[in-house]
Amino acid sequence: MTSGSSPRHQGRADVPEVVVARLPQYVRILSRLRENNAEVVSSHQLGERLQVTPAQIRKDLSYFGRFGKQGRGYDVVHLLDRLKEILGLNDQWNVAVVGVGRLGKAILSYPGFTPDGFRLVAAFDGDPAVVGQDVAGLIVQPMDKLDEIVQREAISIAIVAVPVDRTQHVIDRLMQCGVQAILNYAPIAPQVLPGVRIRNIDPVLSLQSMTYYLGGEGEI
Amino acid sequence: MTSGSSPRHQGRADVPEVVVARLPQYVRILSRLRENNAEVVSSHQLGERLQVTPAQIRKDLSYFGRFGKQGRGYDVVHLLDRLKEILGLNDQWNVAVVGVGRLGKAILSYPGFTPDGFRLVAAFDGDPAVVGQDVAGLIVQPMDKLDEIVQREAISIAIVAVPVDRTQHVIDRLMQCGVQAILNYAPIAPQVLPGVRIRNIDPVLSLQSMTYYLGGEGEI
DNA sequence: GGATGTGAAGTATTTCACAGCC
DNA sequence: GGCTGTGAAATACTTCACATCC
Repeated sequence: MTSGSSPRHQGRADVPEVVVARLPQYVRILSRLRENNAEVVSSHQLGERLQVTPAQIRKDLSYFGRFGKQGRGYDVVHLLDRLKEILGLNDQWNVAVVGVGRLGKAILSYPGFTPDGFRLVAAFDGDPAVVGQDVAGLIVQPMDKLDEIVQREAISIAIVAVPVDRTQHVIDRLMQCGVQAILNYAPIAPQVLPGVRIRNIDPVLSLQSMTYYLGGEGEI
Repeated sequence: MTSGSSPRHQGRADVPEVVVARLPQYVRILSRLRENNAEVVSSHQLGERLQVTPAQIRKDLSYFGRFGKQGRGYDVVHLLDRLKEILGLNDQWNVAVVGVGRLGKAILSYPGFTPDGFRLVAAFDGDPAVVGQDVAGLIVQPMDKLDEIVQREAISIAIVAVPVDRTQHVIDRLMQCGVQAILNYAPIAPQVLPGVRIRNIDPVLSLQSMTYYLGGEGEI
């Protein structure tokens, strides 16, 4: 029932989700190391940069293979390449933005929001006043073109930035069209079908959980 | 060594961080239930809305007290009130935004980014061209006024939206000024002093960890 | 000497299951 | 009958520690 095996990593023993969630951080650090022409890195050095223990890094990597050399460490270029392949970051992923209000516009316009391998190929909005606008080089499409364009452009990922009371409905429609992964900016935990991935970006929850640890009055 | 006891919840047995991180979600759902005039809610109903098990909700709440009535459930207003108090959301928290580029401007302007209890009281930027601008009713201040204004305005929380290579330095300065909690938007895991809380908002990591679970080619 | 890879040990977190109460 | 509160059991995750190899 777990949908954890794709062509890229078929038959691999189940990898904990927390481990997968850390891999992109490793990719990011390794990319920077490569830019600085570092050839080799140890789990200890990686751990310092990421605030995790060396043992955790070695254990995480061991779910996917043996990438290091004893006494030496990991070859930066090689490990980076393998991790990108494991995560599917060598493929091209077409992404749609749904909801082109203030936030959607910011996402579409933000240069380099989308890293290597992700390409914003379509934008949708339900408001006729917004449809037809050119935002960051894309013409905003009406919602009833969703199915057609998702098919045609082979869109598998959607970034959803619509008002909270529209969010579940929009996500339901996206899933019907075959979208497999959703990055949601609305302050809600939408329900998704089995096999569909969702991540919620919710800065307010982060703020509200930090105050627990702060001293009594904000005003002292 | 753990700095987990503040005046609000002194002497409480250690509460797991994951539990604290879930409380704001409970607050949010309860707020909506109150708006809809619901009087009582069961752990089962809460769990459905939040995609967690009823047992987890009961267990989470049990760290803080006994708020429910057997056979009935939780009084919406009462539980909401208690959770807000536990989280410190009845206090007033003054917040500074550091970095008023594209992203910082969006945060400052976004209506209702800051929920009840949070107030944006100052904005800072290192770029002289930005200093002095009026953004959403705040005059952008230069970085060398940081210490003075953080003291004067009793700022305990900072939202950091500066370029990645400036982030650690800015956060170091904020901590020197006594800032206790940081919401960081740069793609990095900054180091913080013990007792300082940090949350990172990093949509790219979320995107990159979802592709692991998607089928092979993005283009099929 | 120095660093990996990994079973085993140790923690943390979630879920179960049921007594107790309304 | 229905639902909470909670020890106990189960599961998930992290860290240890050391054999192994360069």
